[in-house]
Amino acid sequence: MYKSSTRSFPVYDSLRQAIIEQALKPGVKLPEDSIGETFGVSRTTVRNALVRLDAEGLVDLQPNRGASVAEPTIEEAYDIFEMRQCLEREVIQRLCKMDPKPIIKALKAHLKEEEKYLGKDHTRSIRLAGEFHILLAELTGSKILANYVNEIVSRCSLILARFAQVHSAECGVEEHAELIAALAEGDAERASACMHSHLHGVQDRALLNPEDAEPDNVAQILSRYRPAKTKP
Amino acid sequence: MYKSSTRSFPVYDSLRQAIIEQALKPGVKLPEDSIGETFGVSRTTVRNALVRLDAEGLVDLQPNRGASVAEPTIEEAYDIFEMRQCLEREVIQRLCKMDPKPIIKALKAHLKEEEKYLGKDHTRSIRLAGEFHILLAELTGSKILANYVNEIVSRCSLILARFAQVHSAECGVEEHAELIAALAEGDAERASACMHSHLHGVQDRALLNPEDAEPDNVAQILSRYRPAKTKP
DNA sequence: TGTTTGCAGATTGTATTCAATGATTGTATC
DNA sequence: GATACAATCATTGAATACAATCTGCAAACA
Repeated sequence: MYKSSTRSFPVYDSLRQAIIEQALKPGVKLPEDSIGETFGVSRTTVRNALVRLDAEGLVDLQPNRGASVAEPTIEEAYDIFEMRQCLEREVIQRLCKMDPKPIIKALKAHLKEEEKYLGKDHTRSIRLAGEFHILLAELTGSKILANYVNEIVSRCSLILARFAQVHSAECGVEEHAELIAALAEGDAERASACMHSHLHGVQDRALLNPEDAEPDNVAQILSRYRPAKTKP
Repeated sequence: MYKSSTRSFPVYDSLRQAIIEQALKPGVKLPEDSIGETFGVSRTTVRNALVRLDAEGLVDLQPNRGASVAEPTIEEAYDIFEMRQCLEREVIQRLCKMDPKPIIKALKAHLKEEEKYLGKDHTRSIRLAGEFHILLAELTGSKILANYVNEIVSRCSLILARFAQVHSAECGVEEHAELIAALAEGDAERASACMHSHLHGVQDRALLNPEDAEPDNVAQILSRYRPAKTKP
């Protein structure tokens, strides 16, 4: 959908990567000027990339206030995770109706990569874990489903960045292995259950503490430290 | 997601509407210059709108070749309809778990509108039929689900524009009424089945004749009008 | 003391400009 | 008559320039 031959694509791609890898945290301002300088392009080009990221929900573009990394609320977070369950359920159901051989082969190859960097290159591990889900979606052969999954996995990364305190609240590699096993046996029931509990686990680790839901609301945070009122 | 206070929003909205209502047919070129003149804005502004439409899949933006109304292939059409089934199934399932009262009320009000313009204002009828599905999705309370349904309904309009020859291959109002009835009774099974066959019907009417799959190929069209060769 | 108003400075919105690319047409050659 | 090449034209890509808006701070005021 987005052709890479333009000058704005590298900007888009880098920003996207940085947001997903949580180098750019939610709420961080993204001024057109400084980004343009970094990449050696004009504001026009940067803006193009920002518009696309806004459309994908990774960036919040407010009129006359510029762009910043999106800050999903806790409600949006639940909404997105629920949608993700729906999409990935569909992925599993479709895969179970297909020839498992090439699917298993591709998945095992990916799993090997995941294991290779496990505990070594943390950033890469996170990325590979996300890409496992994208690969699953791509293997269905449905472009649009793969697109949606890609988008929603990115947004889940953003949610993790916002709400998860343990930085390793990511996908477990063993859970991926289990899922592959279920798919290999053609056990649709188990595969579905596997995926469901896997995603539920990720969500739980991410959204465990609702009291920390609005870390950016200064007033709310300070209210906990406020001394008792002098006059009622 | 897209703030309406900018100058590019009206351009985006008009183009979108025109594409959905099939005034702008698939494949039609969308030159930045002429569009800008029409709306009294510069190319910069038009481009902004086009980028968004490209991200939504309604417009095809090719580097150095400009924009044109997207021309979904027959494969993409099937892909999109399958995705739509998935999304709207989710909508129904969620609605069945909710309090039916306000839902039924809203749906009936919308149905009344549909009936009001049935057979009178054809363009409006088409739009209302699409908006029925969007309303269903919005009633789930899930922003992201509503977004996806909105997007996919638009793309289905595009598919109809491309492949359906009977211009009235749209949603049937009675089918909407049936669905409401099933929802009112809280009959999840029947509601799901209703929606499924409803969408399947739309798809069938749209994609009935695969031989007409590439109507925009000038050579192919003209070949039918070409006189017999003078010399074999 | 707290609130409001007005003025820089910074940042974005949009238009304009110049460069680059692609499509089309015309011409020459085989 | 067909093909290859060259020139022209139209259109887009990207940068710059100007206008509009917002932010923060400071001074004036209640």
